[in-house]
Amino acid sequence: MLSQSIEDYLKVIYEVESSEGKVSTSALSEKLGVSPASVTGMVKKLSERKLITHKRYQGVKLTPAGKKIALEIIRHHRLVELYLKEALGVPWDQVHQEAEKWEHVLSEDLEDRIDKFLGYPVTDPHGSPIPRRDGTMIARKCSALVDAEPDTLVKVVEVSDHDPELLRYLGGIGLYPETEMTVVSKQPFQGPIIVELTGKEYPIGRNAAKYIMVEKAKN
Amino acid sequence: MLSQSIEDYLKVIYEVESSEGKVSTSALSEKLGVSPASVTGMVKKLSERKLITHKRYQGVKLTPAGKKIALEIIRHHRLVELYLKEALGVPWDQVHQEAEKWEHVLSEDLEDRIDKFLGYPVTDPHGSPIPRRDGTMIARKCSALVDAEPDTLVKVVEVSDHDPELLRYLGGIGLYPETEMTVVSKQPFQGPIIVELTGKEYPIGRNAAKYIMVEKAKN
DNA sequence: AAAGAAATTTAGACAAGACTAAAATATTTT
DNA sequence: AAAATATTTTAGTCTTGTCTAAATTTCTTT
Repeated sequence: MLSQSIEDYLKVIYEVESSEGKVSTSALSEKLGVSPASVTGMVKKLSERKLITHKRYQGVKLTPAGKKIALEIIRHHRLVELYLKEALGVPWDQVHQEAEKWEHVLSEDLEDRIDKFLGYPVTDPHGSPIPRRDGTMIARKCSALVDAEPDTLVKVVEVSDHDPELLRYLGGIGLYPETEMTVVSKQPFQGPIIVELTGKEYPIGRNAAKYIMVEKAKN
Repeated sequence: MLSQSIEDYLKVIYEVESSEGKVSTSALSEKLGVSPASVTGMVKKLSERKLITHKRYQGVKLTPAGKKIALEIIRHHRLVELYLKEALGVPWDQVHQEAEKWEHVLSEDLEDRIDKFLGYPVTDPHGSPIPRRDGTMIARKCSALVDAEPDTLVKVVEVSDHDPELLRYLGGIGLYPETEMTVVSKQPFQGPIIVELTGKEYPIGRNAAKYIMVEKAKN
């Protein structure tokens, strides 16, 4: 049995590896809310256990064993998020917070029951893919809204689940995964991106637009 | 925020206090699966925090504050047990084990959602009363099957949830809370108690019969 | 290429919660 | 009531995971 701490480290290492490529001590420190020295200590332990590899002063990388565990945790997390929304009506900006705790206490049996209840879903409420039981996960080609060309029709693929306030705003304007919308314009001087959906136009700040992943809509 | 350890201690203290009156160090040691010395240490800490009172070499007792917390945890536990059975079809001999983990990670919001989903239930799958939000719990007058008079009609009130094997056996013969049955006979020499339900007779070991609580059926 | 800044690691400490072995106190038996 | 036994507590240690402060190493700038 792995400690909750170890599970959290592996999960965050996986996430940083995916989104930033390099996994630095300071990145982990920041994401985990822990001092850099603490990260160094834990990195040493995870290396000894062959869950990651590490070169001093360079980054960290998951071994296949470490990656498998990370994906199990992420699977738990995303299944729970969707379950809470579907079965108990928890709003999408709150499911992440709850899942952070539940992901560590979910038995295999319950995981299967939830998976079945949900009809073997493929994505969570934010559009993130749910890793499969065998430790694989589908890859998606999509890009950040902030990089989208004006005057194109795009479909929302995924929205970051880390900022509840952003999620409430997006929910308020009806912007969810699978939603199609038009990128109207990009205001200059780091101004917002204007999108149109359900006939209305809404501004999305540049910063927020980094966390909204879209793909070209096929029409 | 209280540690999981503290929550476990308070819960077990409550349970021992209810079932045995006196709460000794050794009883806690046994139920918690921890050495007596560890119990002494934690007892000291809980006393300092005014969650229990303690006299050296005598027992331990919950303060009102400690009792409130214990009942919150037990409420979580029992709500989760029932929820897992009703919503996800977890068999009644497995819900206890799962609930042991979930009880510590249930937010107030989720507690309310589950409570509502279940229609504000009063008992868990084993017939144990679910404490109310305000920290009160109904008391029941019932006695152990082992003490029941032969030739009487009784109704099952509650079954201990600690032994999955017993629960599987009882489930197999259809003996659940609310089931009515006739106490046919008590075999001598610590032999089993014979009960009749759905037209058939079944033996219940004396030891098991201590953990089945019944009341006189009104007919 | 050297200086300064930033990132990383080392060293040492601490808190929580467990353990073992030994000492102290209670309880039971004779 | 003394001896034997059982229970409880003390004393000291260990592990996990964190911290701060200081020392290294790497990166950036000039």
